[in-house]
Amino acid sequence: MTDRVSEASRRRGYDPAAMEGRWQEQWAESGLYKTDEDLRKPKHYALTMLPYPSGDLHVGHWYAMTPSDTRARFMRMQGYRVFFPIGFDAFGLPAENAAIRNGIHPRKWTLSNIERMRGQLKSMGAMFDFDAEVVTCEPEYYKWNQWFFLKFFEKGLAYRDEAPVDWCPSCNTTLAREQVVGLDRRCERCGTPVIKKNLAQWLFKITYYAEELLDFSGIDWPERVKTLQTNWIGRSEGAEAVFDIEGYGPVEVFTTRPDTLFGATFFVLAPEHPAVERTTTPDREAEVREYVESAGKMSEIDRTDVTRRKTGVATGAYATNPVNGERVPVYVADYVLMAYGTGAIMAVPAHDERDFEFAKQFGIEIRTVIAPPGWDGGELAEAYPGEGTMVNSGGFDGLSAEEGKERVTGWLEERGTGHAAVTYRLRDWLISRQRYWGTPIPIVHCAACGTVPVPEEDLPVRLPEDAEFAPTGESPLKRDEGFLYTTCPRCGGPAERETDTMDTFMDSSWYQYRYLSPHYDDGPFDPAEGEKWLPVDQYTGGIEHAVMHLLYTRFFTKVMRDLGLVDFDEPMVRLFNQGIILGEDAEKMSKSRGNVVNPQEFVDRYGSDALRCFLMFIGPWDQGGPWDGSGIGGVARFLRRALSLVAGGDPSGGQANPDDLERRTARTARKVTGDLRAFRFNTTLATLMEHTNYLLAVKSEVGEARWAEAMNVFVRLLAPFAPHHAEEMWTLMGEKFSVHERDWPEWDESLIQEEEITLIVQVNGKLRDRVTAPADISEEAAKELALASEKVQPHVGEGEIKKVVYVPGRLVNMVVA
RNA sequence: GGGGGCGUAGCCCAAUCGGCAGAGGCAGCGGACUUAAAAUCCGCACAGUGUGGGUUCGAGUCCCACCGCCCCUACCA
Repeated sequence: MTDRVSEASRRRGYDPAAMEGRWQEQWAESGLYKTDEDLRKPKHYALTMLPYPSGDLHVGHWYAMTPSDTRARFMRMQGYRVFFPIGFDAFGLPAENAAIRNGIHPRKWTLSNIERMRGQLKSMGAMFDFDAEVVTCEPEYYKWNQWFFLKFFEKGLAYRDEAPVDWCPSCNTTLAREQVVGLDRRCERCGTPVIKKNLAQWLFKITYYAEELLDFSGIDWPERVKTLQTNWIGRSEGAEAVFDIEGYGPVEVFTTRPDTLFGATFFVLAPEHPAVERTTTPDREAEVREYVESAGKMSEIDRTDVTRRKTGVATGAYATNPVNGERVPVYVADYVLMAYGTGAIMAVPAHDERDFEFAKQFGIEIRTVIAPPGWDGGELAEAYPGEGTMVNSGGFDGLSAEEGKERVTGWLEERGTGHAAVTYRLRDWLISRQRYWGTPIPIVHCAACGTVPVPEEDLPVRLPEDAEFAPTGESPLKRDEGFLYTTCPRCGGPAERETDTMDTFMDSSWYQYRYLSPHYDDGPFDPAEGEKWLPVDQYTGGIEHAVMHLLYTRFFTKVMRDLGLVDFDEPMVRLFNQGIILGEDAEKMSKSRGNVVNPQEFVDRYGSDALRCFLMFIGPWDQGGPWDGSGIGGVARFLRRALSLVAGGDPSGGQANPDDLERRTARTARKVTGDLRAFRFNTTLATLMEHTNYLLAVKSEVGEARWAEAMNVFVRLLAPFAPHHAEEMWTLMGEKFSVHERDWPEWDESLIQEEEITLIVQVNGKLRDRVTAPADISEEAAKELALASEKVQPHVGEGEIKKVVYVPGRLVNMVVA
């Protein structure tokens, strides 16, 4: 069906795909999209998120990139020098999986994908400057990942620690965080639930910047992202208190409620807590060991299932409460997480739901220490986590909970058994991957010297090209002797290289800087270029990166600032999150679901301008939504009609007033400009369509000079959306190449005003008549005019007019008793 | 359990400060062109805004309570 559409169009000489191909060639030849270096103009660094070279551009890429391109083009025409680069996030698991499955080397697979995608990107007709292209799997790029690693290491921001990682027991390998999918945390590749595994891992100390990362004052980002990051960082204020475990020593706990310390009737350690083993009494040993082991084996899903009954066992040990010297039993229970706070808690069942549940199950005393309003002194039916008055708390009785927090904390500090503390939910960023296709971590392990960083001048540590791939789950680097065995840079003795590679989020944390000078040798980027372009002015991308990439890149920029590389605090001044385009079935597009929409079909049939405009037209950009290709024909028709304004074609014969030409042109320019500033592409397109319909209707009735002027404005307004069609029209109009180098249209505000307006006449808020009046009508005259309306009379009748509401230029409302 | 978003015509979506519910498009219907169809062009119709209250001269818009759908998060002490 749709084929017939384009076939018929071609027969009539409209072949958008061919026309667009011609312009793309000419743009490339003329270097139209080489970055403007005219420093007299204000800068605008526009950036769209770094794509992964999965093989083919899908419609989601178009949805993310073409509005971004439209906006960049708009800025360019508004007189900015615009930098709009593109590149490829070329390391990562899919390439390695392809290698294991098909025996293709990840590098070969990746580079051929890039080759294909580069061609497809060009068919988009975007103004990307391909001279700035960055490919993160090239040594000239990842060398600087390693350089950053060394700088982080020097500053103590990179360290090695044993940490639990997500491990897929079926693929026998660790997974990147983004490859653990769904609430039930399954491996994306095979669907097996992941487990935790302890491995020595490299981490970046992002928590060092936790406090600063909570400060968004320098940036104009969506509230949503700021909230997500704030929650992710999860700052909690409270106190740390020291409990003494008999036969072991002091163990710190974190609490947000030091005011409830007197209500602590038991003490809980996480199963992984080092104190568990050493405090368990001999008679409890067997049971505790069994519990700890089963907790360790349990999948994350089961372990964190909130609906599950609380479990745990007594260790036989006792801990001493620092405020009252009371001995309370120590339990080990998996509802306490090693990863948060200190991995141990004081349990206050009366005022914490979880502790309450546990105490009920184990028959532990529930002691009220904060009296709820109107409390009768009896036992609480459920935990009371709210505010109230302190009771059963020794000398603190009678204080409000709020005051109690401070006083108890002070009391602890005086005695050296505690202090005020802030805890963050944010964990340090685990960057180790037991994978081949990533940046080698530039570290050497020497039996004599220990962990030794590779000297800067020896960078890059290259990935060996001849690695062998087998589905053993072991990185090929571990079996690559040429890579593995080396000499210690410190003592010259025999040593082994670190075989872990870096998380690919490392690559995307600073790529915006590399774009400035992708081949620069003396640093991650050329500072002279940085002066010209940094920081990024407008970033666009999906919200799914809110707490990963967008947090990491903020962290990186702060470290770069502290290294003296940049002099600002935030990488991207403004951020816009587009929505996600779903499959026709309203599900996320994925190969396995078979609902992936291939843009190429639509480009071939309707042209890239049509697809660009269609994606911008279907709704607000931040909303996303399911793909419904049935509407693209309408957008294609619009472009064809627009072109026919200059290329001849069917006379319209529609009815419209040719006298309005200048006013409507000015009004269209104003609306398009305003909506484009605000990223409202859908309404902008609607405005351009409306204007096209009008122009077609009056074309034959307008004189040549007026027509030429109106078209000149219209084509420039169209240019950011449909760059090829606009260029074609511009040329057909006899204007000089290229429309994309022209200025954005201005408009005369005074032209927009109508001389006559339609006044709405209401009686008791109900529409009763419309009257035409001069635009500058006075309030008195408007009211008189409304009263005089015959249609109004029956509704007013004998009733008394109590009040007349007048909204200038809009309506008169008569209130009748 | 917590946080966020969205409900307007058959469908996708518009609607400035609260002021005519409709800009645009899809699908539909009628007409023109055609031997016919497609394409193209012209025109037409279609909802009272998820539900129930409230504020107001006036509510799609503001407030309260529900219903439905979607996304994120998850024992964070």
